[in-house]
Amino acid sequence: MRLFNTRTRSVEPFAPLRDGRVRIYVCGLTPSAEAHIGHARSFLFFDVLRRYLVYLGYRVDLVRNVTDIDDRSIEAARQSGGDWREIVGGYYASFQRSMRRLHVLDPDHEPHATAYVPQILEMIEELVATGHAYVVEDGVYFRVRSFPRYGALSGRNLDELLIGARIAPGEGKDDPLDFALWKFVKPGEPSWPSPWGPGRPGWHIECSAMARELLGEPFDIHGGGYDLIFPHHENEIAQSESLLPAPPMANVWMHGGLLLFDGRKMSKSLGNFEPLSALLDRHEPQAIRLLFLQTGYRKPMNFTEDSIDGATTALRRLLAAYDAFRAVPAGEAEGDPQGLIDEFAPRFFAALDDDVNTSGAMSVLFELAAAQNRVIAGGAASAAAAFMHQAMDLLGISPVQRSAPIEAAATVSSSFQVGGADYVVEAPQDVDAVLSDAAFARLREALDGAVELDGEPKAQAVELVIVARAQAKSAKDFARADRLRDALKAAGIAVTDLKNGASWTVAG
RNA sequence: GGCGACGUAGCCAAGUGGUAAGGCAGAGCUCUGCAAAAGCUCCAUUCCCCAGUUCGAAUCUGGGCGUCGCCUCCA
Repeated sequence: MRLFNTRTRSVEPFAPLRDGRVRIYVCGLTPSAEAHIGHARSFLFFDVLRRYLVYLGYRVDLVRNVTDIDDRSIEAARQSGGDWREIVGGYYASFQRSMRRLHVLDPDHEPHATAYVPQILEMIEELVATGHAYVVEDGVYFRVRSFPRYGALSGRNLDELLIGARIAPGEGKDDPLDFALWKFVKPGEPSWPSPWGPGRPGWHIECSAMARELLGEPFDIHGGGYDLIFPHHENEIAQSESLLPAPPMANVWMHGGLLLFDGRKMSKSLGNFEPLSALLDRHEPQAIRLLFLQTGYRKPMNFTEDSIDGATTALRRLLAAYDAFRAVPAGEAEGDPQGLIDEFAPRFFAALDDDVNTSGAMSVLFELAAAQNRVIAGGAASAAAAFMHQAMDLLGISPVQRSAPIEAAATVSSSFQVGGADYVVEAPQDVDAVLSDAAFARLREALDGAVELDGEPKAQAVELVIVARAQAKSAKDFARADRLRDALKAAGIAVTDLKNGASWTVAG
């Protein structure tokens, strides 16, 4: 596998530093506001990277931190009169839920900065002891000039930086480029005790301290958004490598391209974004996931809500093809299954090998979907289904649509998907009851609860209607069949007839 | 001003020396009780412009134009 390394500005072969273990640190969220879709893109990429590394047989340790104390959350608490912990906790919970809806797997460690104050202080003490940091009236600062390689990651030199740098009022640092490791407490602010006085950590030191604590140094991959290259990652390197006999602190530095909204970067200062959670309420999360997968992770990407519609269509087609493969009974046709699969699978994995080219990988899946008739005729349906399942799993697209053999299995198969979960359907007990008006009313009620994304769908009720409708159809009672379909539609369930049955989805 | 990226069909987008993936939209067709869905076919002689290197360039070099990002909190 090859990865683009910001440190060397080139794509290079990737190998773990030791033991087949890949240790990754991704700079996570500062939950002082609702997460936006740009955060989603970044974390989603590292999720795919991690899934692929696991597929390659590595043992992956992914750390994604939470900056739970910073100026903005303090300010938000001050304005609302609430507690900063509650504010941060609320935004974080919302973010975590959004990540799960997008099928971003939980990190192995999700350290909060405030839980690592001892480690942070220890590191600052080392930096003070070695002359890389100094104490002044408002805090402890890192002396940038003490680290000769400063600027290497972002390709800047100190004199250029100096032009734009300023010392803000109240900052007692020696050099405009120096940055805070520890900020002494101001009235009304949360604080922790330290050898130099109560205060709180500066932004950059937490990542250095937590990476060192949880992963050890050097570790394999350090990631984050493109906008973190400077100054955040530059500062991390300065802090960590000042204490390290042999740099680098991280072997590979990876940065995800930023997401633009209306051609502009989304940022907290511009405030030009909508909460991710709201967007996920309006669109199928997996479609958003697919949309990101169709663009290279390093490219800036202009996000428009309209583009999700196209991705939703594409996703449906992909899952329909998977369904078609699965619907073919095993051993039905003669052919060369392996030959057919070899047309696709190697190209899929080759794309991922090439700096996680998810766009190229996706295109292979679409080609396979388009070739479904040929693949099925060639007897490769089950092999194709297995490959697609594996491939979609790697990309975090859930193929949980599945066939549910029920009473009239010979003529009816139904598949469904709700909130990415898998459901089992029992044999229908009394189809005639479903056909009565009273039963409809009960069904409607049951289904009203079913359309909640993370709610427990009354899948059995839906399946009963599907069966009843199939029976009405085979009896040529189309009026009744339409009535059943309309009932489901009114309950937010869209039914689509297939060759030998029907599929249904929760309509958006 | 300094540094960096990008510019491929109506839209999105892969491709970094060998003759333009894929998705959406659009057109025609097949299937179909109806709805849909799905499938098939078509859709860039050409990759912002100009010059150059090469047997050969979207890909390399030089120049130009345009867009965006970083240089301040940011994924």
